[in-house]
Amino acid sequence: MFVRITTDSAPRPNSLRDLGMTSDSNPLVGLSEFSYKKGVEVYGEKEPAEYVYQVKSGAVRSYKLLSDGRRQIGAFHLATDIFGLENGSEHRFTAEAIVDTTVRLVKRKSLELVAESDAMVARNLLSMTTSNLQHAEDHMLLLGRKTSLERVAAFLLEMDKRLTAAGVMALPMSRRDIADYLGLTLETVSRALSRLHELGVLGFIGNTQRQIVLLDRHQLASLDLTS
Amino acid sequence: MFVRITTDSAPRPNSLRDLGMTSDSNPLVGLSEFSYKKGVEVYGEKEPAEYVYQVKSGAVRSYKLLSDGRRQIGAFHLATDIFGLENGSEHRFTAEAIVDTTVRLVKRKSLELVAESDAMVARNLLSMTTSNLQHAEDHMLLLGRKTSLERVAAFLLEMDKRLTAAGVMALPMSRRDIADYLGLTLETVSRALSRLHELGVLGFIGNTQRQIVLLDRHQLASLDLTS
DNA sequence: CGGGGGCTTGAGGCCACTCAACGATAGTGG
DNA sequence: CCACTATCGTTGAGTGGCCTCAAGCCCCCG
Repeated sequence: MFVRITTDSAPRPNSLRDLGMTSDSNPLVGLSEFSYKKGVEVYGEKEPAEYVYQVKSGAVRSYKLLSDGRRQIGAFHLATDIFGLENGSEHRFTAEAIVDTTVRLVKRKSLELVAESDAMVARNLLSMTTSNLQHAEDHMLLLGRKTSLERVAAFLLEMDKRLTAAGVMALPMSRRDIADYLGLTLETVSRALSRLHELGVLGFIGNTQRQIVLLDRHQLASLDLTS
Repeated sequence: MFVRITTDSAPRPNSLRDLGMTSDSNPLVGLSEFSYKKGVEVYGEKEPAEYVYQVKSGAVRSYKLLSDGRRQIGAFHLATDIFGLENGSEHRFTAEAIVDTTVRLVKRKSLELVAESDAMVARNLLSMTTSNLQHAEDHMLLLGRKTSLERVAAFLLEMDKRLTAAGVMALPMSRRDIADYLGLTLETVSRALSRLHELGVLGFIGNTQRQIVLLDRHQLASLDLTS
């Protein structure tokens, strides 16, 4: 159904010297940085999970593929988000830069080592995993039971919380990405956005279609039935 | 769309005396037990998470509801499964006994207390949370991108792993439960099962339709596209 | 300036949903 | 033990929401 073209020429962060670890409450502050160009893979599903990442700037998508190319994006990672945190030794998603992206990273091993002795860090790991779980649980409800309009409304509200600046939401991801996140096709996403535009719920800015102004958050929220 | 009738007359396990905690690797061994009749609620969404549960016998469904009654079941909990483990203070699902069910339980607080000092218990908490996360991630792919036949095939394979005895799978849950787990309607589930029966992939036993024999696991697996 | 990718919009089709009827089963009370 | 009833499951007919296929526009970028 969907065919992915992946430009995989990403230099691996192998050459990085070992990192010092802070035992701060924020376990990823002040570490090595690395940049990925738009479309480049950060890591692949089933690859050994060597690093944990935090988005410094840009955006990343995490997805799974079926053998025939159907894709499900599990999450978008935006500035300050931590991703690639696995408990087992393998990544369960493929992660790709959506736009040019810079990340901070730590070796997973050293993080585990610190968590061993520092209960604070251990609690943070658990709480991050729980946040991911909660997001996945909410997303199951969306994917299993919501209509296309409800899904798009929910998506806009989620993004609004995370990246609205000066009333304008600048979406880094394409319609196809949104569709694969919401379990729809890009045409259906486009139609839903047009419909919301007609309804006066949102407006577009500039000549690109990725800058969105939410005009009526209340109406938008009422379109997305909450649990 | 779906209207839930919930018989909520469950006696709450408030009267239970405080429990001793073992610091075993299995944190729920040897504790108090409690029984719930078929259809009875164990806890509700957004209720304070006072206890953690382990299924001793029977089966439990965890679900979320939309305001109009649409239901998404996030997981089925069978014998030996632990559920109700929240990191935050509130339950994120409603849990109901599918059939008459007996559970073991511990106070969440005492579990946290032990985890504080015992790194082993802490690691187990993280690893259980990670298992839940992994299941949710796989389920997102199913809900977002798989066809009805693929979903039912995946469901049968999952249940097969968990509760097949002597070649026969005795499903505790109804077609409606399966449907709400797979993001389908009960009719679609029934049709898919009939289709698999025609294909010779499975057989029914006895006069109830909940006893299923998988005749061709290989063919079943090929119907469920894996990632 | 030409080519390609991203987005929108329309037309038509299909898969899952809705509505409905029916049989079978299990639970209930006489 | 046997109606009686409610629940569960299957199956059919028809609908509809989302998908598929396609055309066209716009913008970006080489």
